[in-house]
Amino acid sequence: MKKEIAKTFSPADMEDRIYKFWVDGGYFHTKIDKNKTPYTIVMPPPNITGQLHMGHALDNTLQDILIRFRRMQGYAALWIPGTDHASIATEAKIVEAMRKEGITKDDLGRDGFLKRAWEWKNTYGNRITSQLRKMGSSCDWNRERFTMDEGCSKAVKEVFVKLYEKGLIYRGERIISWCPHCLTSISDAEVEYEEKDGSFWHLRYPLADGSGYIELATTRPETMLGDTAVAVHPKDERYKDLVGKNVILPLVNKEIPIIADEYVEMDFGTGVVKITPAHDPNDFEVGLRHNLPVITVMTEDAHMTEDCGKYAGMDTAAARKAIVEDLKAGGYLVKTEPMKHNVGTCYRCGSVVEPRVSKQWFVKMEPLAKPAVESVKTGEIKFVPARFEKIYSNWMENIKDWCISRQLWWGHRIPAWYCKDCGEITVSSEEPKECSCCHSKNIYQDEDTLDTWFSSALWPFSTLGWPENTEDLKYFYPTSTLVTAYDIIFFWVARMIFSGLAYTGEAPFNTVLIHGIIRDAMGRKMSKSLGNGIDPLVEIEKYGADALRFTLATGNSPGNDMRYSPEKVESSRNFANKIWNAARFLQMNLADDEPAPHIPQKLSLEDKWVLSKFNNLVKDVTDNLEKFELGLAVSKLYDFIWDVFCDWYIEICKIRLNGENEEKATARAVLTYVFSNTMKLLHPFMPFITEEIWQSLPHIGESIMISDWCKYNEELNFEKEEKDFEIIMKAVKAIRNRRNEMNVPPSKKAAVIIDTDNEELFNLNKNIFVRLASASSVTVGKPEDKSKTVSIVTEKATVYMPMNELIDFTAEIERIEKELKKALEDKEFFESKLNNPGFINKAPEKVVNAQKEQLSKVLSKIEMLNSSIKDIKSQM
RNA sequence: GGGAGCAUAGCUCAGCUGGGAGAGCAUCUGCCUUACAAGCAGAGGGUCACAGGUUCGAGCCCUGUUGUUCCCACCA
Repeated sequence: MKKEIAKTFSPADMEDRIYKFWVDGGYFHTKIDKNKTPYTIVMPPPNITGQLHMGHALDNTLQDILIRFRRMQGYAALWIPGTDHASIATEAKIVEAMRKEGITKDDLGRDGFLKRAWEWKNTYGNRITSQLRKMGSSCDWNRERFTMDEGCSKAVKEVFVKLYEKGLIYRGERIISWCPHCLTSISDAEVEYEEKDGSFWHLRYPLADGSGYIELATTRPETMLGDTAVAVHPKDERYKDLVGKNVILPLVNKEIPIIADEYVEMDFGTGVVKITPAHDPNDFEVGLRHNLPVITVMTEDAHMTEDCGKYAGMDTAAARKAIVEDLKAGGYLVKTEPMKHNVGTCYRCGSVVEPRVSKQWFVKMEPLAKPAVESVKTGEIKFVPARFEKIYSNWMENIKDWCISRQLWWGHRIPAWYCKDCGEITVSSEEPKECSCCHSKNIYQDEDTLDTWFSSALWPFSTLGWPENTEDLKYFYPTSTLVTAYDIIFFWVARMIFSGLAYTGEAPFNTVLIHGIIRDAMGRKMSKSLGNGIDPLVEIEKYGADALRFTLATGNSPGNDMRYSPEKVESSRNFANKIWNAARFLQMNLADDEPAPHIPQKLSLEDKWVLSKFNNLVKDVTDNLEKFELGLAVSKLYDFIWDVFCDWYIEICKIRLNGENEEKATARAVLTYVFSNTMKLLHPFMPFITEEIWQSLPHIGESIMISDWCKYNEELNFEKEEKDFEIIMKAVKAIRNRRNEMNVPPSKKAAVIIDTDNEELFNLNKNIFVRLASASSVTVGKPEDKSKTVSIVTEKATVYMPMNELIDFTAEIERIEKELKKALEDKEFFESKLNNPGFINKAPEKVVNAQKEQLSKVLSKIEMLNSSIKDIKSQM
């Protein structure tokens, strides 16, 4: 076992090796085991366009922590990895790459383009999964999936056909959001609103009968070419008489009607709205109610159509400018006001979205949304933190039909065929030979593909083999925990929930763990355009995957954003180094034939103390992990390892490690037991270093990752010893403190005389003062001569240190009086509390007793302080 | 317009069911004490945004105010 290991921790030397060891051992592969309870996580599939960013790093760290924890706890813990074809994002990237080569989609044709897209997938799809391995992700690579693989495609078709047959998928001409850059429809969820500075143009439209004009205001004058009405509120007295009359549409010179519709706000603008059904969702609705014609005046790439006369071919900005000028010239422009308004943009490319009327496929949401709302309301699905349930429900309750068709080639092609003869639609999961209606062979498939989220919505069950009722599906479904960021709740989580309920009859998971996003050190969102993104792989190279994971898991509570700064990773790296060196210390001190971790018979006070502390740690960390309080769990581990184990326990063990054989063996055994088991508790967070160390210590089993999780052990609950040891600790700290205040260097040892009621305790632990408090000798009892000594008062003891030349009696008295003052204030505090009948009667007994104990400690301290002052004064 | 989060040490943030305020980093002092200077021992530093309320007791619960960030809606 003994081998030379480096003085400082160097993660790069071991991480790949250890990961390979895990993979070769098959530890990530989870089989169905009827004797175990399944615990399943499906990984939110990263896009094949991307590379690992901090968001992925966080998301996957959290998942890996949960999976490793549950695996060690004895669950059949399955983590399914995979990637997403990301139809719109990938297609945009490929088109962009092609553009640089001077090729367009049409040059290649659909088949040629798809061939190229698959090549892309093969090149870049593996990049991100190899990056996930660098993070230490313990997912079951044997089950890796892709949203466009055979199984997922089958699931997609199955769902589409089923929903179509139920009437929940329909095709219709509706106004949808259109991205003029990506040249496709997008769903409501994919539109992001940005507040932009704009103008509010007040226009006058002349009445057709020549009796005057009506004034209205618009933010988009260029759409006026498509106006088919002007609307006022039915109750608006100002315009009551005008309803039913016609106005002449300026520049176009066409008569359009004045209609009354409640959609109009009387108080806004002039109370008159121009109606452009083809290019505004609200106007479209008004148009439907009033049977208005729909005139499209803009092309798919946001230029004016050929029917637009002199404006034909202009882009929207140019058309706006020209039209405003012409309106002005014609005397139709009354005034222009500056105005801020929200503009919809494409979440992928940022282009301004154009509402547009076109024929698309939709999912009818109302019947699907209902059970999805219910499942969260009844607690079948829980969000952590719970506040996201409200956000989710709110969205789900107000959901509109989902536009699922995309005018893209990369994606799941819509399984619908049109008949050229009878016009009927045939929807089928297999390619049909003929029209289902007239049996004509003259049919062709819909050109469009499905929204990429349509296939992601099926991910929790399509990855387990659905629609087949596979053994995996029966065993691992519904999954347990879904881990994702809050910005993806609508896109993905919500859609998985209604999909799971609708197709499998069960909620796809029981808990949704929501985390925040990672910001830079200044609190800004990491983004490509700002160039402030931090590459996790660079950080891993610098500090190690464990340090990165630790950073991401620390100092953060669920649902909240977190700032990423170099200082944090450095501190995590330092922690890893600390652990590394503790391990080195053990290695140097353990016997060559050190037995496997066990609890020895004859335990010393500090052994019982550390075991008791460790035992509580087991309980706390387990509880925290079960409640998804990962940040709390990890900080408790940090404190235990650094403070309890390294700074106190190891230091004290050094006494016995230099001593006789029997006590040496005990110290070694406890060191081994506690440290090895602590590595287990830390393993989910820092898998690499804990594996390396666990292997280097005496151990049973192949790998820490498949070892058993620690359990709370009632026999290790040494409450009294914990308290006793803390009395010693307090005395040590008080001496150190005093020495520091007096600028006594550690090299200058001093005799220590301890006056205490608890002589036995201090007698048994004299050595600790030699080791940790620079004591040259330790005497328990009353000092014979108190002159020229410093007295240090703790709750249970007064410590005297002869410090001849260093003592300034006046300063000593001042210091002690200051302490006394504080103690008297404390006495006051506890007494007033305990004299309060309300407190005595209503507070829990436990709390009252604790206060009583505190008071008695303070009282004895006051007594000792007073006697110290008396002693000093007697010497002056 | 509706909703949510956040406001705690100089900075970044924890604080579990209410029981005398915590960590990391930074600052200051002293230490190369043979696991670790990526370290050790100490110190200083807080009206827990503000104002009310509930309670024996409030950083935590309730109401309101202010500041800040975000989400949803989309009055052209």
